[in-house]
Formats: sequence, C-alpha cells, structure tokens
Amino acid sequence: MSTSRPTINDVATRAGVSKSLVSLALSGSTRVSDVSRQRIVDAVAELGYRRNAAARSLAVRRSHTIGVLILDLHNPVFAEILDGVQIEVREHGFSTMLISGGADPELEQAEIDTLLQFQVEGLILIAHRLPAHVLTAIAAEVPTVVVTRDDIAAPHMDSVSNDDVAGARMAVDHLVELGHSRIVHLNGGDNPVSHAREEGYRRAMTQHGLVEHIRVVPGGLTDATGYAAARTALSSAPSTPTALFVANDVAAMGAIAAVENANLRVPEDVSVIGYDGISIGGMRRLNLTTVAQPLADLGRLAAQHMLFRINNRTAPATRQHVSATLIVRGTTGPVTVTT
Amino acid sequence: MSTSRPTINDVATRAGVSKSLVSLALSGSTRVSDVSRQRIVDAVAELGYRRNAAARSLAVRRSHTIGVLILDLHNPVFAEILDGVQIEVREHGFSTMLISGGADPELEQAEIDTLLQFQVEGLILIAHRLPAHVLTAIAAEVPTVVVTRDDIAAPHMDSVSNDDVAGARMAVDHLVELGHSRIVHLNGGDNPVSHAREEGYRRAMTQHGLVEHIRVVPGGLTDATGYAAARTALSSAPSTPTALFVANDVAAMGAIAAVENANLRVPEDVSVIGYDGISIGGMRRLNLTTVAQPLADLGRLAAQHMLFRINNRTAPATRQHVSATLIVRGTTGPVTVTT
DNA sequence: ACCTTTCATTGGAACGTTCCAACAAGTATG
DNA sequence: CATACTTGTTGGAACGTTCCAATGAAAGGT
Repeated sequence: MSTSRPTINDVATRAGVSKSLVSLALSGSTRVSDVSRQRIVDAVAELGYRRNAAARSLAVRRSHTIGVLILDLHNPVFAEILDGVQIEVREHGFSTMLISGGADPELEQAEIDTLLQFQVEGLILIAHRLPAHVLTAIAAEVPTVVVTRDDIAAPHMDSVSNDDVAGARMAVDHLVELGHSRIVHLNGGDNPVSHAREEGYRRAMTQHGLVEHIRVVPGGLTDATGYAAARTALSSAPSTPTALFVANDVAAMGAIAAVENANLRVPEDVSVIGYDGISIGGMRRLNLTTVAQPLADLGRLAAQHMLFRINNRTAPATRQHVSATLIVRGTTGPVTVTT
Repeated sequence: MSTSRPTINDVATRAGVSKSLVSLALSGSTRVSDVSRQRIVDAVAELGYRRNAAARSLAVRRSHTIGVLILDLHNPVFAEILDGVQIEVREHGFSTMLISGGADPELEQAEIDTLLQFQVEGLILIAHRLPAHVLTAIAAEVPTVVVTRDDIAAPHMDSVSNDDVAGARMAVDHLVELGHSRIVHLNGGDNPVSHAREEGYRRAMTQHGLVEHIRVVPGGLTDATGYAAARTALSSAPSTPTALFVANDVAAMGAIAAVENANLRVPEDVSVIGYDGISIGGMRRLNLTTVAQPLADLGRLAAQHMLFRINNRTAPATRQHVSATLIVRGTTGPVTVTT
C-alpha cells in the first residue's frame, strides 16, 4: 500500500464520500455539493491522486488518444508537420502516441499494431510506406488520415497533401520569369511525391514552350543524391543548365554544393530552387529559394479531419490539397549568360 | 456487436475453449495443447482479434510504456537522441509515448501529467525546462532519466549527458593547434548547457596561456542569435578574432553567414567551430567543423538506465557523461594572418 | 398533512484483461 | 490397485474506473 498509487477509493475514504461521488466531482459535474467537492479536492491534493487512464479508457471505451506514425523524424519536414498535429489534437483534449517507423516497412506495421492495441481512436500517417492492401485494412478498422500522400484511396480514409504538380509549376514559373530556359529537374527517385513534382515540371515547361529544354536527371531526396545528380546535370550536358529545380530542399543543398565545387556561383551562374520549405532553408547561410509547403497547416488539417471522422465514421473520404507558396531567397536570380 | 472490437471472450467461444486458456495461449505458455493452440490461433486470425492494452495494463498493473518528453522536435539534436531511445526501448518490448513540450514550460508540466495518467513506467526527459522542485517530485514518483542536463540532482534520478566542459576544451585545443590565439566564444545564453561550454572555453584558454585573449560574446542557440553575436564579435573588436567557437551548430551557421556577409572568408580569414554534431552539419554545403555529441548513444544510454531503474527503483542515482568527438570539416583551418 | 419534484449521494455492474486456485483425466510410482 | 504427480483446462476474483438505477433527504405544491 505504500508504494502503489492511490486509487479513487483511497480518495473516497479520505474525503468520507463514495467513489462514485469522487468520480462525479472529478469529471466536473454540477450535482456535487460545494462542501463535498472541497473535501474531495483536498483529498486528491493530499494523496497526490491521479486518474488511471487505462482504467478510465476501459470503462468509457474511449482512449482519447490518437496514434501518429511518422516515417522519419530526422527529416525536418515531418517534424514540422507533427508540430501542427500536436497543437490541434491537444486543443481538443486528446493525446498523441507517436511512433517513428525507422528503416524497415515491416516494423512499421508492427508499430501500427502496437498503436491499435492501445485503442487509439484514430491514426495519422505522416509519409508512410505501407502497401495499399494493408492501408485499406487499417482504414477499415480505425479512422485514418494520410498526410503527404494521396495516391492510395480507401473508403473512409482522408488525405491531406500539398499539390505537388502545382507547386512544381510555381518553381518553373519563377525561373522562367527570371529569364531561364535551360532548366533541369533533379528528380527525387521512385516515390509518388517525386513523380508528381516531376510531372508538374514537365507540364510547366511544356506550357512555357520549353519542351525541347525538358531534361530530368534521376536523383533522390538526400544531400548526397542531390550532389550526385547536380554533378551529372552540370557535366554531361550538351549545353549546361542555368537553373536547377531540385525535388526537395535537402537534395537542393547537395546540389548547391556540387555547383560551387564546379567553380560556379549560385545564383550568378546557376540558380537553384528546392521544394518543401524546411525551416533551416531560411538560415542565412543557406538562404534557399524554395516552394514551401504549409507544413504546420498540413498537420493541423490532418488532425481536424481526424477529429471529425472520429465522430463521423462513415463520412465519405476526403482528399484535401493545400497550396504551396514560393519563397524567394538568395539561391535564384536572373539569368546572366545567354548562349 | 458489429462495430466494436472482438474481445478475448469472442475468441474463446469461437475456439470452443475458456477465456483463460486463450489468455494463456496468447502469452505463449507451454501448457496449452497443440490442438487448442491451433484453434485459438485460427479464431484470433478470423476475428482480427487484438489485445486491449488498457485492460491488460490494468490487470497486470504494468503499462510497458515509457514516456518521453522532448523540448523541441525542430532541433535536430533532440530528434537524433530520440531515435536512440526508441531503438533501445523497442528492443525490450516497451513502447514509447512521446510529447513535445512546445514553448510553454507550464504546458510541459501538464503534458507530464498526461503521461503519468497513462501509467508510464518511466520518464525520459530530453532537454526539459522544469524547475528543480517539480523535477524532484516527479523523480520521486516515477523512474526518471534526464538527457542533456545534469545540473539538478534528485535521489533516484539518472542523468546522461555530454561532458560539455571537456567538449569545449576539444574545440579550443583544435583551434590552438591550428595556430589561433584570438579565439572568441559566442555563448549560448542563459542555460546550464551553455554555461558549461563557456566554462570549458575559459579553462582551456587559460591552460593554453591565452587568458588575455579570452573574450565571450553573449549569444543564443539559434541561427539569428549566432548571426548577431558574430557581428558584434567581428565589428566591435579591438583586434578582430581569427576564430569563433560557437555554442552550438545552429548558431554556428548563423555566425558563418555573418562572417561571409562581412566579406571575410571561412576558414581563410575566420575559422568557425560549432558544437553538437547535428547531421545536417555534414551536408556538403555546410561542411561544419564541430564537437559532436554521440547523440544516438545518449538516447540509448538513457533508455538503458531507464529500463534498469524500472527493475531497481532504489538504485542510487547515476550521472553518466559520454565524451564528445571532434569532427574536423571545412570551416576551420590554419591561421593565415598574424598581427 | 400528503404527494411530487429536485438534489446530493450511493452501491453495484460493466469494461477486457490476467492470474490463482481448483479440477478432471491421464500417467507414473509405490 | 491405491496414491501421487503431471497435463490441460476452467471459473472467478481482481485491476481502477464510469455510469446507471436506486436511495434518502429536503423543498415545493396543493
């Protein structure tokens, strides 16, 4: 009795009332006399009593917790989305249980299972990697909203994402406006998001009458892959590019390093624009021009959909797109050399 | 009955056994006949049964969950520590419940309360901001380990941190070795970690016989504060510094920007060294020399202490220091000008 | 003075587990 | 051939809550 936590019964006997009344008082009911309430409050304070969430959620059959699966915490993009989720969820009296997937997709599934064992009332997946059939099975069981991807559809599953095609167009528009035409795209490898951005690049280039300048170099989403892709873009070209549109900010930084290592200046010789709008891109040293996703908003919206769906299980699936904004900083500039 | 999750009783009736036997089988007991086990496994699969963690933790009086409070997810340092925690915790069959404090210290306390309601078996605090009396109260109630700080002691509370004094010394040693003597420290403001690093700087400078060159400019831990501090260091100096030792990596990047904006080159004119070893510092564009904390190790060690303490509540408090390593990259170099 | 209404309070069932003591049905031991 | 163990299985209590139906007391209406 000394070591274990006080229960509602301890509080009740201490306050000289029944456990039911304590429960009532704790949940803020008005039907408790002032004198009883005070004695209960005192007893709670003296004992350091704290409700047992497990017992509570068992009794009310609700956990008031939502599960969040995040692909990779290292990527600042996801951390910023998570922030939005937490703010919104907290405001509505829910808690979050967070899991970061790690490298292995199978582990990801195991982690979701853990989350479900905890009776989370909903699941927010930030950039997952799950196969379609697993995803639909999950969505059938628990309210689910996917952030950052919208390629898989399931009956009652919402998605919130950035319109990558439109965002890519903004990047190209910006470069064209600065007079660039030899704009090369360093893509982000084989994933739905990168595909959309590449598609947006192709369409925008076409619309600007630059079909013959379309050139895509295979890349990735990391510093190293951006560096490598930029090297090929700069070296093996028939005519060297005056601007690089890179699949994401992290890769863009790699690309900038490659440009500088080739003794070219950014933006005087080569303009570079990224995608995502991660906050470190704004650091003075980097000063990266980018197409910024409203990351925190993405998270907030996901949470809002989640909370709505918890009360409306059968509402039709929604797919929300939020638009990106262009942030012009120091890595893009007017084209100087014309060949 | 259609919508709610199947319970252990559903499985039992389906398999034609008692719920007790199902429970036994699920926990991997050997005292279950093969035929029963098979029928149970089948029933579980058919019904899509999943243990209810709330009921379970209520019955066994253990949650198998540890709570993690993280100051700020945006700071890559903390994300990397968290990673280590998760790996270690997962390996031991525990889950983590993560809360990121946000701006407000009071909110931090509320969040910890939530964590405790969930009956977490331990608490890992990554760079918290709690006043000493709150911290000791918490540590008295639940096994607690603090990462990154070791300034507050409580009876049964462990801490795991980097030896900031020694780390700062490494930075100074490195610069001295390169021939620098006019080494200015841009400090990290008013917090225990920054104080320790400043202390290390002062001691190392003294030891190298450079007492009269000791100069500390008040700064902070962000890009903007690093920038501002570097500006004052460069301008208002009686003699301009040849090297800057900055309180952390993020501020160091701000400092580099300031140096470059003053038309000085890094490292030819001014060497800059940071502290922390965040992974983006390794990106080619930044290429930052730094004193690297073993971040993931910090997290793993914290988790190990936690798991040990869960089984040994009364073990004496430990304070573990892990040593940092110097990572020499491109922002430091030999001193060129001698005045 | 009696019936109704409101108010504050209460005991007990339920939530879905685990675990313990008990128990048949064999199987080995003397 | 009784006695003792093993093996597989079971009902029921417990975990700490919430919630419902029931209670007694006080107040109001006629």
